[in-house]
Amino acid sequence: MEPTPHILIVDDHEEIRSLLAKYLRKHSYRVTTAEGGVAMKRTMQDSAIDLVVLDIMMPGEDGLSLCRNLRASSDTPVILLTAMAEETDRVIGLEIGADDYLTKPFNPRELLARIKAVLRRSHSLPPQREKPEESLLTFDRWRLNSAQRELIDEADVITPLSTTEFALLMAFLERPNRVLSRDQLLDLTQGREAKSFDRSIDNQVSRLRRKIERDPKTPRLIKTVWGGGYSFTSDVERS
Amino acid sequence: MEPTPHILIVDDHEEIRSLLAKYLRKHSYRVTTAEGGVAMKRTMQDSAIDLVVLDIMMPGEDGLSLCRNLRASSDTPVILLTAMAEETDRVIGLEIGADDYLTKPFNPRELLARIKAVLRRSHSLPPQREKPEESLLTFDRWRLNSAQRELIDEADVITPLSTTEFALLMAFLERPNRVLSRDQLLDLTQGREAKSFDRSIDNQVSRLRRKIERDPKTPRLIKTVWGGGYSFTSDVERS
DNA sequence: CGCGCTTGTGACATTTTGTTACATTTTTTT
DNA sequence: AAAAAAATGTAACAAAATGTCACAAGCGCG
Repeated sequence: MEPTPHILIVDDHEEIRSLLAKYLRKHSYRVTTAEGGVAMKRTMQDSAIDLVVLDIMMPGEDGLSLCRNLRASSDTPVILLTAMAEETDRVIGLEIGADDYLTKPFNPRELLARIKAVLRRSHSLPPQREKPEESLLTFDRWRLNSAQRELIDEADVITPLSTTEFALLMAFLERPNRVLSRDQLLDLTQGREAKSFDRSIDNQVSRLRRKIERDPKTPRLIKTVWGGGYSFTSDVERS
Repeated sequence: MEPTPHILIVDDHEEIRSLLAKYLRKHSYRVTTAEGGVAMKRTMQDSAIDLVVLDIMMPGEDGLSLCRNLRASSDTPVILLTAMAEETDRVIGLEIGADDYLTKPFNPRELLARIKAVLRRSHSLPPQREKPEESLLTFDRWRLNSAQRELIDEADVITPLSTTEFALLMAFLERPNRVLSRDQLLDLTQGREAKSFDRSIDNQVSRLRRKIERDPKTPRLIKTVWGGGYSFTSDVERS
């Protein structure tokens, strides 16, 4: 097996650093963290870093310049983190040479997926940038626009979804017809682990069912698997 | 609560099989062994295997093909064992779809670590685009859609099945006209082993008969094999 | 600061499942 | 063939898991 990729996290928030580090280590990456640009440069000198996760909103630092410098001096892949969902920021980020881009707040799971994608890409061929995948998912009588985060029915009526409801629905739609445990769902929607007697997923499922099921009492889209979790039991089409 | 993972060891050397089996059992895995490809396939058919440890150097067998076939027909994780440290072998193994790779001689502790890692990895799931094989099974006057987990009669009326009832029915439908022991059924439906005086399968069969048999008192679909188990005695069509 | 929205937690009802007990059936023993 | 033993069928109960309501803590926003 290849040596485990070594990832450098640069963020001024201690919690974010340790949270991400813990999460990525759990998925068997090597992780080093840095609080700012100086520590980042030092670490890059001292270790063989395979990928940098860089927050561009740090007090007293210019994250974009950091990224540009980094790009000028090495070809280490970079994933940017930013607080804003501004399209302009995204474009600037990618133009500067970042390999991907993530808006806070994000699910650690999401970051993991991007890291995997970027590493895979950087291992193989030409550097091409990936747009955040936007897709339209249809199932039962619904359409879900994953970019807009809107759930729309046949009559074009929008049903509002909360953040977690959306994440949960996406988790299901991307993995239809298979049993997902509560742990997995928690991981996919929140990137966290279950406490003992954690009933939050049950509640979210209940809330989601109330919105998407024709008859929430006898669910046909989200089936309960006793002792196992839940399964989304309907065809999902992408377009 | 997760049932204990069930591991299948395929190796032509009796000593290696029993050594590994003993070691893994000591670490509270359930273990079954097979001497070659034929026994392997039979076991995969008869039990719910969570991971296969496969020696690719077996006389009269082509371990790599075995692995490939296995990969084509299921998504059970595979760890390959080989005598040679050839880089090419390793690459071939991983390309064929093995999840990890170990060179003989190795320390059982090493294997244990790989098993844990692979199981953990397969536990956290990537999004899946292609849908798992979704089959419609018909028998007697019933249709069972394995993806939707719904049992439907001629008049399109849905008969609700509990999770275990569904699992039990699937176990039967996938192995019709064969005697299945209580142990096998327990493994296939719950992934666990029987306690002493375990009557849960009898009860589930009783409950299932009540739902699918025309006359539960004289069952025609699920026959009792005295001293042996149960057998599903009806044609099953896939479509 | 309060207001509305979201989300996790505790509580309680309900459902599902395993276990026990006992009746019944099948096999073995005498 | 009768009796005993073993295995199975199933009702009744208990334990475990799930559904969901109500409530409170947290958060963004004016």
